[in-house]
Amino acid sequence: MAYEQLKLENQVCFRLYTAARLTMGAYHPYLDPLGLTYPQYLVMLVLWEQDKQPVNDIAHKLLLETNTVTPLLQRMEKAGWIKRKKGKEDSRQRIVSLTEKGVEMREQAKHIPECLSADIIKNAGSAEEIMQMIPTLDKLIEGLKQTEK
Amino acid sequence: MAYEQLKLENQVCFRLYTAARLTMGAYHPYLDPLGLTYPQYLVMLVLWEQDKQPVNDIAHKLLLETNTVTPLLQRMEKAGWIKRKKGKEDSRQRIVSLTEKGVEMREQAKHIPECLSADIIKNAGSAEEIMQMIPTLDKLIEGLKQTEK
DNA sequence: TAATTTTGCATCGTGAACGATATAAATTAA
DNA sequence: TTAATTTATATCGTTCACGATGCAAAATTA
Repeated sequence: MAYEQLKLENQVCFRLYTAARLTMGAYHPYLDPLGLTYPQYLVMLVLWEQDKQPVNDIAHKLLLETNTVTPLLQRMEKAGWIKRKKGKEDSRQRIVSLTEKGVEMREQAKHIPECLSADIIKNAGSAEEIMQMIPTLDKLIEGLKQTEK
Repeated sequence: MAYEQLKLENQVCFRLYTAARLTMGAYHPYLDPLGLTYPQYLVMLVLWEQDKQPVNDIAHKLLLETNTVTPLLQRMEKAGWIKRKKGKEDSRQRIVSLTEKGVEMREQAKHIPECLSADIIKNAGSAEEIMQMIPTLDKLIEGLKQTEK
């Protein structure tokens, strides 16, 4: 194999890495007014879908380690959007729940998915092309997720 | 619009974010023995393709800010893979060049692209599907890159 | 030429990510 | 029941990623 393959442009991973960074950047105009970061927004999505979950469930849904999620939740608690209470059945668990403020934020964040979709489609050309990536990304994620374990 | 759209699963961005993280993780078995992180490996690729470049050129090729790249380069210099010297024509510039050690590493890293490609294809099912994402990712990156400016 | 603006890079602060390690509670095995 | 193991979460250290700011050199303008 020649050194050709080493060329940056040939790499899929660099594109994923870059696309992910830039896409997260595209959330800024919508998340900054709410004071949320993108990972924090993901946590809010998880909690808006189902309130009162242990740290582990949140981490699992986001495919993140608890040592990433714990400090994230600590900052979010400090911001007043969530609370963390010891589990009753299993006292090792910390049950994360939305505060009043966290529940209300849902209304303000309601429009974000359409905004983002519009921005991405505008930038990438067509919605179909973007949609076509989803099953491939899912397979990739599923495969790599297993590999980690 | 219903709250449905807020659901995590509907989001492309989450998949990009996750796929990028996991793909970077897939580099670990190959980069750890060399002592490189993935962003550092990207810098090496840039320098292996063309030695002696100012910080700005490297940052530009990686679509990163200089305030990300500068500390990255400082750590790489400390590790002994690169040197940073003041530019002769423009003394504001810092010309980054490979050390002997950095040049030699190229040989050890030679096989990484094929290994990664194999891993990704194994995980995602088919190479074609992965390849099909590239032009879409490129359009997305190009579009979002403009938006930032 | 002197003053202003721009450019290239560095520094600082904050928030992820994550490997390694710690700790207490729960579970299982002896 | 006691001991060993597993589980849920937290803490620590390192490395990105990036907004904000600083600074000196270069380019531009007056």
